[in-house]
Amino acid sequence: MKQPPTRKGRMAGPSASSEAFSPLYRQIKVLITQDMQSGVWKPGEVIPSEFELAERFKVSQGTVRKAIDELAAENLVVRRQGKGTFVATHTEQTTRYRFLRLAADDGSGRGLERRLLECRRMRASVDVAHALELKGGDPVVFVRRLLLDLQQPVVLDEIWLPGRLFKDLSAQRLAEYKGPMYALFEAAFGVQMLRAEEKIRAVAATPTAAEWLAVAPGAPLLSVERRSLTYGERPVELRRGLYRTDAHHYRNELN
Amino acid sequence: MKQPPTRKGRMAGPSASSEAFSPLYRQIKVLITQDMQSGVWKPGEVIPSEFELAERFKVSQGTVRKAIDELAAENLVVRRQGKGTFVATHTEQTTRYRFLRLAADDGSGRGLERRLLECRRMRASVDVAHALELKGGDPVVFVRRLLLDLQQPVVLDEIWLPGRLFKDLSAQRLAEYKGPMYALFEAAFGVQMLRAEEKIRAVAATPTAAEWLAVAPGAPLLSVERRSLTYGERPVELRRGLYRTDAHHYRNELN
DNA sequence: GAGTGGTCTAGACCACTGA
DNA sequence: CAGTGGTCTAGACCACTCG
Repeated sequence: MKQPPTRKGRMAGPSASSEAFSPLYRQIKVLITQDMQSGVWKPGEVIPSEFELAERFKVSQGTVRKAIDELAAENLVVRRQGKGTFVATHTEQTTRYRFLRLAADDGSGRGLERRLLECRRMRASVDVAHALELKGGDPVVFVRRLLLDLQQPVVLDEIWLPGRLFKDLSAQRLAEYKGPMYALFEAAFGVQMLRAEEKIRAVAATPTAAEWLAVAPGAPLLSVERRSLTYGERPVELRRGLYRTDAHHYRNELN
Repeated sequence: MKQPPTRKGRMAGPSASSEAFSPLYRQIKVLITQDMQSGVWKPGEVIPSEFELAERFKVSQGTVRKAIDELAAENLVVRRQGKGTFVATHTEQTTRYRFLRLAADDGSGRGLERRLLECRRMRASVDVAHALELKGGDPVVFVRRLLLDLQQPVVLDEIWLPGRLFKDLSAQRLAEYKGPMYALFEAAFGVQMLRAEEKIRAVAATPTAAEWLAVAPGAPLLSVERRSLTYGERPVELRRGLYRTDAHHYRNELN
């Protein structure tokens, strides 16, 4: 408000030195993110109004606004005119299948049925540990499940989660919970999936995969390997999905 | 500047009626887009400065800025501090393979080799016509080509383009041109690919596809069907790619 | 140093929501 | 009606590029 930021800005911490220039609104974005990460405002809750945050941080409303603009662009928050700004959540209808790019070829309805096949604790293999930035042998939770559309199996998912973050996760817990899996993770374990990277390949169905998905062994399947990240780019899920694409497809938008 | 927009704003045309509210910056965004579409500023060229546009449209710089912000977010323009704002192009190094999501598993180099297999004019089949919003039997240009990485075939592309837009496109033209295909389309035909939708499936290699890609018949391949759009959401390309994914993968980011 | 995009402010008013 | 996000302005100054 008084002295504009030079090189580092007036909000520079005690460790200030030769770091890159960071505008005020970006520093404020970090502060807001920290409060979300530490649970001051939980998924689905409102955050303070732009004017209140502006006063708190001693900047103008426009600066706070620009910070929130970026958070909204990254889907960390959702703005609702007249109501407020809310921490993003996987719970709501509109954002439920935010990460699922599968669509029926005929554009037909949603509402996939879930069938839990397996949930157990195990030790991370080398590649799973690597993907989750754990040490080999660290405890992980392993989940296997099936997604069906109109009784037809469509997706076979294998999921690995860091054991330390998902202590009480059990088959019963998963089976009982009605909403999407990520909503449970948010509510019960405080783990928010913010972003993910996927690697997609075509593979031949192994005998066991073929059985679960009701296709012939060797049939082509889409292999979707997802790494989900939370605050600070920390990986918190590895998921390998096998998709039947005879009546569905993976849709993507390029910009 | 004088009277703020109400319902439709002061830039409302003569046809103003019960349309939805459109803020000033969005109306200006449309005006800028129209000038790009009509070729007043061509791909790679600078557009006028924010202050100049502000004066031209009789609004403040901040309003023009917000319009350009959105255009930049949609990759229609690129901002360069100290230099100006440029119409996006597929010509430059950084944006050459903007739509190609293929990556080598070992993260190795770029530089795919292209091999043109076929280029001829034909009549659109029903499904091609539908995808390109043409009538069945309308003229289209058909292109088949191979992409190779380290002498290994990786992608077999089949491409259909509206015949009316690509009158002089020939095998020779394609073979001579060194840069990316989309750069040629921009420069020679004034067709800019702004956005695309892809549908991805796993399929079994047909005998002929298997031959081109040097895999066994029936081997799993990634099928990538792309519809590319230009201004006004007009489809101007249909592309069916078959990707070998034994040493490469399709990468995607979910937000 | 002139010109461009980028940041920041202070204040006004509009559009939308809900009590 | 008050409170929230959304738009718009006018003006100041900073960061970057290039001649």
